[in-house]
Amino acid sequence: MTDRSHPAGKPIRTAIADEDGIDFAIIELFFFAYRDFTSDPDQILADYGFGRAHHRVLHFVNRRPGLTVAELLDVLKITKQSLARVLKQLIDTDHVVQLQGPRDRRQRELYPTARGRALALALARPQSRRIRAALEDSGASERALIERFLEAMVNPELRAQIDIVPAKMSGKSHGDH
Amino acid sequence: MTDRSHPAGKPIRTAIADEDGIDFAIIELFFFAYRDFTSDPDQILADYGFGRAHHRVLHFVNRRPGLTVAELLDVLKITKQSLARVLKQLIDTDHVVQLQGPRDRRQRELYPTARGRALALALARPQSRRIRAALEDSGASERALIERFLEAMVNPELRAQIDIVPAKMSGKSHGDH
DNA sequence: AAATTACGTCAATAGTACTGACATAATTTC
DNA sequence: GAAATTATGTCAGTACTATTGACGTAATTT
Repeated sequence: MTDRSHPAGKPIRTAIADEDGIDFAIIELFFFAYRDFTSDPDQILADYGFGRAHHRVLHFVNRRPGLTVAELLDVLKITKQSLARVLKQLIDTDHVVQLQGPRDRRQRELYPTARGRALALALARPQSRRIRAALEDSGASERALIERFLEAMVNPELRAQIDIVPAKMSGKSHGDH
Repeated sequence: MTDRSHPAGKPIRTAIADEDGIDFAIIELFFFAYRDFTSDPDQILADYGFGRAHHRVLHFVNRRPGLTVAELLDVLKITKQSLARVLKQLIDTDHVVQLQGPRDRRQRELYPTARGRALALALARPQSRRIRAALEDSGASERALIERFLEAMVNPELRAQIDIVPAKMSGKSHGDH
């Protein structure tokens, strides 16, 4: 093990710190935060034999009922083939239904069923609880700031996807700035 | 397609909104933010034939030089077998070296090489740039608040992992509160 | 000497993703 | 109306990351 047939490569024993002005602290926190954020729903999904991909589909079908397959692919940034199996399972288990597009009959509009909505809520509940607790722990009332920060982390050209939300957010600064 | 051999399941046409006090807005933003946050290094990694798993190992070996295999497994929350291939590749490509543990010779202490450090920096650079831009866009100066929020999103019992950072963070409120 | 620990490895499997190709139906264009 | 395009579905083959379980080896502890 200590004998390697390599050119060598001496071990660096100092930690990387925040050198070069690189924000390792937040990079790392973002990793841990997301890891635990997704762990809650993962547990529930396991009971259904579902994975994280099912969750994402379920989430967006509930958030934007009637979105088409193409729109969903665009939001998730995955390929048709990756979506296919997951979507099929959700349809077979009666969590999602497809309706023919009214204008364009080639399109499949995706809607949640009552069951699909219930599962989406069940998955979102622990995540929302975690967010609320984190907001309280970290100085609370700064929800808007966290929201703006996360939005600013998204690629500018993709922020349009976020703005297609079902509104309800009253006096927010986005939507048509 | 409209003909399903199912009990039915009527389509729900209304968006899920923030009903039940569930914070869908931030749940969704967190997904988008993390998706784009990881997309930067993914591009670089592809050039090396590496994946996200290599990045994570590289990151932690640079952040906590000398950590053992068992410690790494604990931080990453993956199994030995998942780590094995990834770690082997990083060692074979001279990004990481193993040294026998000084006290316990069964242990393998992991250290980055110069090459491994350079790659870790290259991967972190665009992420740090994105974070900085997001902080500026979203009201700036609130770095500490974002940091606290993210930390509060981590499972309490796992926050110990975060506190093993190489210090350097001067007057922060964590570490021994 | 025996049990435990740290690590490595092998076999088998799963979930999520990919590219590329091809088929079908519906719409749009000419 | 015929041709091109679009939306979707599907098939084949592959890759990466992850899983569980079993087994082996060396080193440490009991």
